[in-house]
Amino acid sequence: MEKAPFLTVDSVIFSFDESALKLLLVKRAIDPFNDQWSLPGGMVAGAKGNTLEAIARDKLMIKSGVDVDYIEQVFTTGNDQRDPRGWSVSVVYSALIPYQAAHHNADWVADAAWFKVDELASMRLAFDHQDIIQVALERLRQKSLYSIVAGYALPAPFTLSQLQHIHEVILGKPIQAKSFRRRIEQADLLEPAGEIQLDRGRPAALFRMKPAARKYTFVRNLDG
Amino acid sequence: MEKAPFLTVDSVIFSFDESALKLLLVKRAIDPFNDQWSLPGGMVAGAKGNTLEAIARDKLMIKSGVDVDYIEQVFTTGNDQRDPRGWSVSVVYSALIPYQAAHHNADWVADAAWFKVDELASMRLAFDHQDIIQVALERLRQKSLYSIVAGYALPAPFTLSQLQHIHEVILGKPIQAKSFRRRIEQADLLEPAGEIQLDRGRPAALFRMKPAARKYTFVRNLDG
DNA sequence: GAAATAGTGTCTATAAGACAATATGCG
DNA sequence: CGCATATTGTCTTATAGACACTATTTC
Repeated sequence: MEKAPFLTVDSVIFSFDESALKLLLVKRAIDPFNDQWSLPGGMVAGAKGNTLEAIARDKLMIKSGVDVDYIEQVFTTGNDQRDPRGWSVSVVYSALIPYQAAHHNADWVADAAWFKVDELASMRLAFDHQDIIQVALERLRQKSLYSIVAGYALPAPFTLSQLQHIHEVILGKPIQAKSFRRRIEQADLLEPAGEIQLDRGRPAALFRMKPAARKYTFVRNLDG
Repeated sequence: MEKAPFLTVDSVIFSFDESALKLLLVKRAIDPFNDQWSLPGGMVAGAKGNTLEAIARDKLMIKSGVDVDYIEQVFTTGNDQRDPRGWSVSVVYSALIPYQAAHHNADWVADAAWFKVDELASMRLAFDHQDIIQVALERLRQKSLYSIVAGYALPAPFTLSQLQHIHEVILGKPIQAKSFRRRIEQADLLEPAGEIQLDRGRPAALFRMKPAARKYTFVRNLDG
């Protein structure tokens, strides 16, 4: 490679709605891949922020109207194939946000939309964004086996059933309620936040994430 | 930030020698940080290779005379503080190599040297390389709780005692031999490679890593 | 009371920790 | 034999899975 490669920051933003894991995409308005769906992000050159993460957050705010609480670096992809213009590098972040906090803003921004992760697999996306998403998804699945960060995709406060449900959707398989609750209680990861009466059934206790939950990892995985 | 930031690839190369975890540094010959020890790596612009990892490998070969078997991306750091010249981004890789395979070449390259990880903590290194090393170290420690990739830092074939020993050094605490052997056998991660009689004691069975060991993770951690 | 959802009791299964015991070589 | 190192037997402990059971609400 001769001169400096393009450097971008792209984000895979997950949320949870209607029992489905969804992901925010924006429609490109310039070449290459004009008019195709892509991950929100963009060039680092000219961006606002003192760190890569700050730039990622700023781009999300500007281009998707989304203010993110949980964000995490996933990996960096870079080669001479992923952009038709030549060498290109993308630092990929993954974020989790409550759907309610975001879908209005997403509508508000032109050409941003949420897609179910399942539907998405068959779409043709810009650049190697399809591959990037698969990596981010796999990372999220792994994490859901030994942490409860998925809870950051729920509007707080939430019930344990809701928290379990998002884990089941991410993992694509049922979880034993007893195991799930037991380990969360032992690790003391949630803060009580009252109680709620849903349409039917017994009222459920409400919780919010304790700060410790952001980093906590169980020593033993759920069945993968 | 205005124009494109500097983009570099830097590698934290671990090895194991004299019961110590060591790490390869090179002495810089240009400003900034001229004459200070730094991680092997360098600018992506002008480098040889079709992917970031290929570039990392190539730089290791050229600048440190080291051909790496196990290499893994750790993270990417980027901000406007880490380089006095301005915005700068570094994609960090971590590699594990047998000391014997490397130290001759390292000697052979001017101003490359191995440092014990402990000694290193008090050294002043170029850029934010000290911080980068701490992140890579922490990642290696975590991995050593649920995988045996540390074995890639040993010359094959090796004994189980040697493999256990490097884990103990990395983790900074003893491991139960029984637990260690049990889980490795169950996961079928090693291939028998004969037997060896050391100076004293019972002869030990020799093994090499099976390809599966590269990616395998145990469902349960050793005590952290 | 029946249905629906939340939450618990408790037994089993799995894998790690502790540590004593055995195995195999050398001088 | 006695020392050194390797390897195993086996009991205990910790935590997840299974699944039945209880609890609380609405109709």
